[in-house]
Amino acid sequence: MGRQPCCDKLGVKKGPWTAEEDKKLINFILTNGQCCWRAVPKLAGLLRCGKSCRLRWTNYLRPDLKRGLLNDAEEQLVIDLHARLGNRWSKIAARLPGRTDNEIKNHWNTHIKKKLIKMGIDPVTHEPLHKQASQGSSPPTNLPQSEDQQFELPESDDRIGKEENLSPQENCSSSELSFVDNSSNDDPLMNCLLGENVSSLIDASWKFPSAEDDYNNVVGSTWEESCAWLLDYQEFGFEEFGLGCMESMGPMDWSDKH
DNA sequence: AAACATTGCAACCGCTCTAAT
DNA sequence: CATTAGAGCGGTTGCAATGTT
Repeated sequence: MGRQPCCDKLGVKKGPWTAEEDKKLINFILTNGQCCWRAVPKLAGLLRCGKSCRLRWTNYLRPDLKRGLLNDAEEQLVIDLHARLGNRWSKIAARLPGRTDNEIKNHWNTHIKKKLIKMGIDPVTHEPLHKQASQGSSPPTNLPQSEDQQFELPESDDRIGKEENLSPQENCSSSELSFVDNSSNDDPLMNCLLGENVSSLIDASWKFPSAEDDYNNVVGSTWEESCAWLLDYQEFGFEEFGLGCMESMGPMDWSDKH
């Protein structure tokens, strides 16, 4: 078909974002909301590709982002979700409030992967490495026992989209909740992890809120916790971003945060 | 202290998906 | 139904920070 590039490559800036660019983007999004990303750079006065703007916003500037390393409960959740969903980082991220797919993906590749290998577990298949070696070349495709089978949902890929329409309880009723109860018996990874007395963490992380609730109730228990990002801006220089306009966003008294 | 190796993360690239026409 | 364009996703890369020799 020959698609147009997402942006005119000429004159488009690449590489790390400057504070000034961040400020422009934040101001624009907070004033106008997220609209057509292609138009954002032009309207916001940025020499960036719209795609780059979207990425910067969703991965770094979004107000609801949590910052810092994943805690144990979050990490545990990522491991189990990965065992069930594979490298569907956005789906995994959807279960972790304030975390981005990119962040989780990075954390997986840099921390969790190594940890699992160290524990003798294949991070791809979540099977014991020695078992795989003895079995010869069991391809990664046998992974999550084909997650379709695991979820036992009728339509293979439609599920992915529909999944989010379910309340977390509904969504994980057959697989995730049972995981807490008994499935760990069969899962070498979970056996290994549970052996390290992480059940309390699991309990915390697997109490999914209802669809009406925000996931903030699970990991970031308070609104303020989930908005720890704001504190980061304080370090960065709150005024730098001209965030006064955010006072109009919600019930929070932004000036108090300053 | 310098050189080199490793790590971790932000950002980019290219592809797929989806909605609009 | 075919085509197009925009958005989103996952894999990969580049590079600064950190550790090691």
